[in-house]
Amino acid sequence: MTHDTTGTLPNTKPDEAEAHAPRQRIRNITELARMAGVSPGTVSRALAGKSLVNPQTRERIQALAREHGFRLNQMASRLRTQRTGVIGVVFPLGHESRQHISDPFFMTLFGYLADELTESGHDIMLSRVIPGDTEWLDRIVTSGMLDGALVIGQSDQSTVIDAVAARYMPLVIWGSHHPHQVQCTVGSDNRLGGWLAAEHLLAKGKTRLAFMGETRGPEIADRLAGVRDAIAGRSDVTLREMPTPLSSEALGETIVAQLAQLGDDLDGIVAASDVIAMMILRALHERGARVPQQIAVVGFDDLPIATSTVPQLTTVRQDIAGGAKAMVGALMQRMAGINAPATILPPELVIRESA
Amino acid sequence: MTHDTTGTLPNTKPDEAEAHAPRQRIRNITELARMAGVSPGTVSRALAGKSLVNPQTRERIQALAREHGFRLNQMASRLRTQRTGVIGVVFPLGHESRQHISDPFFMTLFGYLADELTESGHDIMLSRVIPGDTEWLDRIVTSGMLDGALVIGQSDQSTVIDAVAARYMPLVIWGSHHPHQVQCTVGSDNRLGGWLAAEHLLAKGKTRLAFMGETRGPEIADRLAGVRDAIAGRSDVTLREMPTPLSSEALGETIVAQLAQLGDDLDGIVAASDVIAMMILRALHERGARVPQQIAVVGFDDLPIATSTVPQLTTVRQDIAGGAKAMVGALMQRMAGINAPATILPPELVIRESA
DNA sequence: ACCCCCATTGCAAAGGATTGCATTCGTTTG
DNA sequence: CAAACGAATGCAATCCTTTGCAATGGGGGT
Repeated sequence: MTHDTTGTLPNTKPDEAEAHAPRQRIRNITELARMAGVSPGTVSRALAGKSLVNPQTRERIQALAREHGFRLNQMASRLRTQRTGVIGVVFPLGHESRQHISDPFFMTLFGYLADELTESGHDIMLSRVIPGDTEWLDRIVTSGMLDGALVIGQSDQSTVIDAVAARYMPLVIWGSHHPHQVQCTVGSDNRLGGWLAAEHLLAKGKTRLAFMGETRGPEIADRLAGVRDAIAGRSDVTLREMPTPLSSEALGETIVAQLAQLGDDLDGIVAASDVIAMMILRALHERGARVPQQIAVVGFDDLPIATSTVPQLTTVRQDIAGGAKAMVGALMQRMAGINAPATILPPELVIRESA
Repeated sequence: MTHDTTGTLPNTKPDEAEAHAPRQRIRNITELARMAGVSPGTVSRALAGKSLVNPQTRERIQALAREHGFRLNQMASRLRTQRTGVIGVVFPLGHESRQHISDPFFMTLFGYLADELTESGHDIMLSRVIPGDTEWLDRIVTSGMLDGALVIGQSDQSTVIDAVAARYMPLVIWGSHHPHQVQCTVGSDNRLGGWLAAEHLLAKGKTRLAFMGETRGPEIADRLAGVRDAIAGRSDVTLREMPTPLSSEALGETIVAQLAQLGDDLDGIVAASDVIAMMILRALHERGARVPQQIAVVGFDDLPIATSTVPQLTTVRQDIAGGAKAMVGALMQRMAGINAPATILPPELVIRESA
């Protein structure tokens, strides 16, 4: 520890020799080897902490490296070993190409994934997704930069993902699982989740329902399917499907407009996400509608904000932390060559105040 | 396009030659060179689109590469050229080591940064921050994996950051700028922001104020200082400082407890962030306090959720998109060896309903 | 006293792309 | 017709680390 920027050491004042040597930066293992009077190979082994080197030599080399602030060149090391310790994390932005990564649910999932990956000693790389490029995923997995990849959300790219998954093992997707699907997915049982939400509204005596959300991706489509399941055979129940844009800017206005148009012709809404639900609550508040008496609202996700809304949000909980753990677990297996199966997480209805 | 996973091509049925060649995957430039009947050097130049190669040869090689799905090995390429095209993005988690990356403000900023970096053709790497490691930043910038780094928030690590910034140019920090600081920062004028918030409350006739937030990091401390500036000389005004935890789990309870303890001894609150403000609104709603008549609340950040609260949040807006642009701009300059200066963004009071 | 073995270290070949310099060949100019 | 030039390509060194195999030397066993 003789960085000149850190605190001074009390034991020795820097004489010429000591002050001179550390100033010259060591560029590579060969230079360090020359200084230590050994071969580069030995240095490599010493820094890797291998048992083949004499403990004393190892200690001496490590001390020297520390002293000079030397770090291995990761590029070279990774080129040689053919493993990078880097996991790619990708947000496919199929429809809505130029939108930036902002979805709170995906961001939360991403946070947990980052935790898990860091915990297991991996670095994380967000790769460039070129809008309109059909080879986006192929480009990422064949870049040679990654040991594996996680895809956050299927968007409308499930076919593309399947094509890549067919020949690239270490790939795990957050999203819906369907038969004949090649990709290894981890995700909630969205259909069951939609069913839970609708069933709850029906149990509360609501009959004029709406589903708000963008259903082009399989996940949201499944939630809608679950809602339909619940009302199947109930001829007294109506369901309106109200598509919403994905970008958060346009979302608020659209919701206000939709609710204005439908007047008070609804008594229950299933929102495709908590963010949408929150905006619905806000719009209903402006219209003077009482929640849940007049209109009940059920969200989806159970993000932290769900407890901070007024009224607090009744919502379908997705186990995000568990999902992240499952994704990373499956990925590790697949990196080891084991064909890990899909995981389907059970959703859970969390009843608060809004329905 | 002769991947066997994609749709079949109508024009030719695969004969032996065609079906055989693409099956064997090309591993490196040398193999491709042999197939094309040229030297590896020429292939390299052709794939790089250099003008030194004959346009016909180039086209032929590129076609061959496309056909076989060949991609350059990034590792090797980067080792040779000594540039990676990768920018590190780091969240220092000084206090609160094991917390995961979840702060909505930082996440939003991160989203914008990801946009800007992607736009300029860079990849993004989240590096492992080992809790309790004083060399976290040093380790990251000397890994040889990065062309530059962005640090999101100073936490309590400003000294550490300065030490690294002293000898590593391509480094830009989101946070507060202070005199004698080596690091290049981009951030809001937090002190002015705090002043704006407090001034607004004073203008509304509020005199019993509180500031809620964790003030160990310089950013929040500056906001508090701004609040103090505003009430300086007003002997009729009281200010209580109420520290909060950073983790969102404990945050809600703490706020409820704090407000319970202080009873109704307050008429105005400056929150250190919108998230805190939102929880305050929720807690006040539970206590039956009318906002803003009885207690006014001002947030900080102006996140998208600020418009979705009930009542909508009056808050100090930070120009996150502009900040991201400034950070990336400064970083590009610094990567080119230009000593770009700090940027201080003006905050703006957005008056809505809560104060 | 001799041989063998083990612990340690050195040697040199990968790993794959890039690039300055040399070479080739066809064309133009004197 | 020879010399010179230019475009296009080949050659080989380089980026830095890792690792299988060979070599060294000292110690223990018979």
